[in-house]
Amino acid sequence: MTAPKVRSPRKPKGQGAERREEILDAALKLFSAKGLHTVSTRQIAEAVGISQPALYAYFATKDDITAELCIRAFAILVERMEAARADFTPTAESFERALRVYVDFGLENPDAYRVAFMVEKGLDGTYKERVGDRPMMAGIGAFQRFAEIVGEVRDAGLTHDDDVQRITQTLWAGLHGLVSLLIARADFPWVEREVLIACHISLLRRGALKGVA
Amino acid sequence: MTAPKVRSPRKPKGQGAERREEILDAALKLFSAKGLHTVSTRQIAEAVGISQPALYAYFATKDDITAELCIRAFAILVERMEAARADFTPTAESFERALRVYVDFGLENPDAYRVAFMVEKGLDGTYKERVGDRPMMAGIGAFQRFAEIVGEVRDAGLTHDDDVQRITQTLWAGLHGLVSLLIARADFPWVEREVLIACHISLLRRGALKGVA
DNA sequence: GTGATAAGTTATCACTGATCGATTATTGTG
DNA sequence: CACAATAATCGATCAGTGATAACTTATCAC
Repeated sequence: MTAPKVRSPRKPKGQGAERREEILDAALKLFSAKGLHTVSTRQIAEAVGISQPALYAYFATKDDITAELCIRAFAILVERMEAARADFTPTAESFERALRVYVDFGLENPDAYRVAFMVEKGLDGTYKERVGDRPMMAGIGAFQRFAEIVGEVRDAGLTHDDDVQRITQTLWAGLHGLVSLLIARADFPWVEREVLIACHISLLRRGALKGVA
Repeated sequence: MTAPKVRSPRKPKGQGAERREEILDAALKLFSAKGLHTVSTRQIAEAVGISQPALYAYFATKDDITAELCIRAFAILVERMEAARADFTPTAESFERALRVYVDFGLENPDAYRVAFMVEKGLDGTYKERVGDRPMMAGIGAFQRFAEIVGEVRDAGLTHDDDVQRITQTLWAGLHGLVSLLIARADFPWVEREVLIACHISLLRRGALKGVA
C-alpha cells in the first residue's frame, strides 16, 4: 500500500522552466482541493513526480509558490479590468458591470484571492519579509485599473464624493467583504448567491452614485 | 544566554481553571504581538511558565485556544450590539452609529476578528472538524443582533430592500470588507483612517436606506 | 499517614519547511 | 566518440512544529 512514487523523467538541460510550470500547476490543484495550509511541500513534490528538495531549485520558499500563483491570477484580473474599462461608459449599468468583474474574478480564483488579501501577514511584517509585497502589488495593479473607472464616473459628476481614492477604497472594501466572506465562509446560510451579489452591487452603486434610485 | 525558563509554581488542586486563564492571557498577548501562525505552543507555554505538553491538559488543540479567545471577544461584541440596539431609533444617524459599533469592535479586537472571519478553513472542512463552528456561531450571534437593528429600520420603511436577511448580509459584508482589509493590510496607503471609516459607513447607509441623501 | 487524584513533567512521535553535499543525465566542444 | 561542464535532481539530515504516552509530584480528604 506504499505510494507508487511515480517519478517524472528528468528534464532536458534548458527545460527547467517547464518543471517550474508543472510545480505551479500541481500546487494550484492541491491548494484548491485541500486549502493552502494543509498542503505540504512533499505532497506538491509527489504530485509533480520529483523529490521534495527539488522544489527549492525553482522556488526559494513554499510561500514563493503561492505568491507566484497569486501574481499570475491578478494579471488576469488586470486584463479583465482593462477590458471592462475599454467598453466603459459612465452609466449606472456599466458601473455595476465593472463591480461585477471584481466579484466574479474573486470567486473564480479563490486561492489567488486568499493569498493576496486574506493570508495573514504577521504583525511584525514576517510575511512581507518572506514573499515581498509582490502579490499585493499585483492586486493593487488591478485596484488602480478600478480606480481609473471610478475616476470616469467622478468626472461625469455621478458620484456623491469627489475624492477618487476615497471612493475607490471604500468600494473596494465593500467588494472585498463580499468576496472574502463567500470564499472563507462558504457554508454560512447565505441568501441565494446570485441574488446576494446583485443586491450587494446595487447597494454599493446606490451608495456611491447619485441620482439613480 | 540560554532562556531562564522561569517556571510558574504548581497550582493548588482545584485551581486548574486559573491556569487556563493564564494560558489564554499569554496566548492573546503573543498572538497580538506576532500573529497567529508564527506563535508556537512552546512559546505560549514558556510565557505561562509551564511545559508545552501541560497546555494539553486545558486545551485539546492549539486551535482550541484561539477559538476560545475568539468566542470571548464576540461575547463582547454581542454586548455592544445589544447596547446599540437598546438606545436605537430608526434614524439615519442611529443607524450609522450601529454600523460604527461593528467597525470599532473589529479594529479593537483584530485577533479575535481574524480567528472568527479570516482564518482559513480548509476547503475540505478541516478547520471545522478541528475547532467546531463555535467561534463562527459566536460571530453569528453578534450578526443576529445586528439583523434585529436592520429589522427595525426596515419596519420603519426606511430601507430600499424589504428582505432583512438580504440587507443584513450585504451590510455585514460591506463592514467586514473594511475591517478585514484595515487589519490584514494595515500598510496599504489608505486614506486617513477616520475619514475612510466615516466615508464607508455613509456609503453603506446611502445604499441601504432611502430618502436621506 | 495513606490513597486518590489534580497538575505537571520528560521523552518521544510523525510531520513540517528547508539545507547540504553528492550524484546523475544531458549538453556543446575537441 | 570522449570529455569536461553543468543543469537537474536526489538522499540524508536539521531544527522546529503540534500532539501523545507514560511517568512523577504535590496537594487534598479522611
